[in-house]
Amino acid sequence: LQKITVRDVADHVNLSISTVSRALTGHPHVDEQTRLRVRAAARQLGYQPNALARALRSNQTKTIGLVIPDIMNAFYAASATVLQAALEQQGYRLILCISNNDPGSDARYLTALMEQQVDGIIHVPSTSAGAGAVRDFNRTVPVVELARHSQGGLFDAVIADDREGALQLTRHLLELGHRRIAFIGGPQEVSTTQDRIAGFREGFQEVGFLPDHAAIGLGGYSSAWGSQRTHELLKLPERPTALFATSNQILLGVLRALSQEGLDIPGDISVVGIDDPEWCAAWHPPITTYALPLSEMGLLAAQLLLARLASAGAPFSPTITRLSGKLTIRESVASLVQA
Amino acid sequence: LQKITVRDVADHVNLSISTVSRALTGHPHVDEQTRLRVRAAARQLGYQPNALARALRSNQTKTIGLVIPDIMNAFYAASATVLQAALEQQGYRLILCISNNDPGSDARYLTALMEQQVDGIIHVPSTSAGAGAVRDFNRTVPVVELARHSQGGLFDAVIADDREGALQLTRHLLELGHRRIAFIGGPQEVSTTQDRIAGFREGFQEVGFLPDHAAIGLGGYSSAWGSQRTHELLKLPERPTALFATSNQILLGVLRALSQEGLDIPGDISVVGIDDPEWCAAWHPPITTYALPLSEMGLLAAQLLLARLASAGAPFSPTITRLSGKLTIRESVASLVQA
DNA sequence: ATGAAAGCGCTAACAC
DNA sequence: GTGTTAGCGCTTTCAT
Repeated sequence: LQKITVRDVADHVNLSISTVSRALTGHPHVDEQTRLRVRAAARQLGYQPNALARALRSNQTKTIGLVIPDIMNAFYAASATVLQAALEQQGYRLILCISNNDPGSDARYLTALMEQQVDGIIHVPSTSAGAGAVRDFNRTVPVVELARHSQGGLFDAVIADDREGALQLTRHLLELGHRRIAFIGGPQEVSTTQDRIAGFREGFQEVGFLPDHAAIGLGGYSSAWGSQRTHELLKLPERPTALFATSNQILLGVLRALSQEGLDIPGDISVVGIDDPEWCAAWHPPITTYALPLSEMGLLAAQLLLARLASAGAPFSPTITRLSGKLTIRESVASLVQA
Repeated sequence: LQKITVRDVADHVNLSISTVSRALTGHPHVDEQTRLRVRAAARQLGYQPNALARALRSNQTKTIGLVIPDIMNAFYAASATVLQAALEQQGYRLILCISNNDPGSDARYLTALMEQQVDGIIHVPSTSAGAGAVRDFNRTVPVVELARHSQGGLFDAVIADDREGALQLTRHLLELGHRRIAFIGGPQEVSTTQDRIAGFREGFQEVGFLPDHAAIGLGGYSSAWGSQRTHELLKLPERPTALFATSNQILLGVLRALSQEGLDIPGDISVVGIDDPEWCAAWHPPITTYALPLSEMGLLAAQLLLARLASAGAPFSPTITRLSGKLTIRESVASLVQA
């Protein structure tokens, strides 16, 4: 079981390897007759081009690296799917790396991708401090940040309008008479967390109240954190009337805790969440959320990267694009205003 | 911004490129002093090895291809995470391909991975007919099938004991007095569907009943199918007392439909599911499921692949390993037996 | 312990 | 339209 190379194909049709190469890669100046013969021989011999050799020579791998924090999170899984579809269509492969929200792991993956000679990178940074590792690459290979952006404005970024999302959700809650709203946030270092807090605060400012400071809790992105925080909040003397979960994982933890405590939604307590995975609509009762525009984000990120790829080493100034999502009102919030 | 190569490092320390290569790759016969000098120079110059060139020469890419049908499905997402962790630990990268349950796409990815010279492949086949494409490769690069297995017994496979899972769930339902149980299955061509039907039938045979044939419905793997089928079933003159969802996506569709119809679980109707994503325990009420051992499966698949990798081209006979899951009884099934 | 030289499989100049 | 030649950046004999 020997590896078949261009050499073998060339020998088989009595042509030079360069002609074979041209015929196979669809070069213009090749006799149609010849091309057919070469193709037939290649198929017959079971020739499979070696992508490594090709890439080494032609200086492009047709491969994009994607670094995301967590693939179990429906948000990133959906993004990966969209990205893969969009890039594949242009003949690009995707190497997926899962950083687990660990900056070290993040940086290691970025480096590995560079060594792998990827043509471009889509990156969800683990911390807004920015990946020192990529800093240098950006002029070598294009990088676009997705969902979160790092400080310094060095990279193109496609993100959701998290401030706006949090604001709309907060307004909705306030309009229905809620005042004691507990904000259950993600890790502080991440740009989305900061933006969401800003939106939350802004909502309160609009009506002239300030959120009870103790009600803002920042932690991780896990459902465990959502669950733990919910249990804490329920023990408070003045229990919040509404819980604001800032990621789908956190929301899951909140719901689990509420289920454990036997509390009714929205009878006993109201719940809203940022991001709208499929189960939110299926829940009993359906959960009110701010749906993030993940398809659009993925698509746009892919297009942006492709554009940078096309315009080679042309200088550019990084743009950051904010896409708005959609407030999706369902049945998880009670009205506290007297009729 | 010029690419730094071994050549540059060599020039910088006045050594030959072969010595630099040896020093960097940790070859034994290199002077410690020299090694240090080389490493320092490499770091200083910002040298990054070209993985392509290395792989081309050394004939191994340290890369594993993973082909899965759907990453939005919590089951595969979890598998991918486990696999990535296990393989990374051994210095392997993962290229992720999403086949969308399309055999054509499946085959194309497999081919692409081969051209990419991956060292091994982990494959969730889209159809039990088996991927013709890989058939030939298997002697070239090791392939292990995950979750589903294809016919012909050509490949190593690590799968869940789906028959057993369906059997336990069916027994549980039967013991609680259910007789009209609707089985909402996935696509017929897939090995897991076949195994799950077998388990379902076996359960009924044990008690001497046969399932109402009309109650077995086979469709896709989407939540849309689960939802649609549920609506159909509810219109039946003799409505089933329990719904058996055979994947987490289907379960989601079932739950959404039930929520829309305003039916209470388990008061009006009982529900069980195969596979136990995080939201099942958080649901209100918590859903009874058969939890698939996905961590173990992923881990075992990785180990098996690594073992095949280690024993080079040694002949072997493919083994298929079945791992059992765990019946997880919660609160979504009503007892129909008179006290 | 180090160096010189030969490729891995392919594409891209450059000839003709 | 086709062949010849020269590498891409690296590892790896084979010398010394």
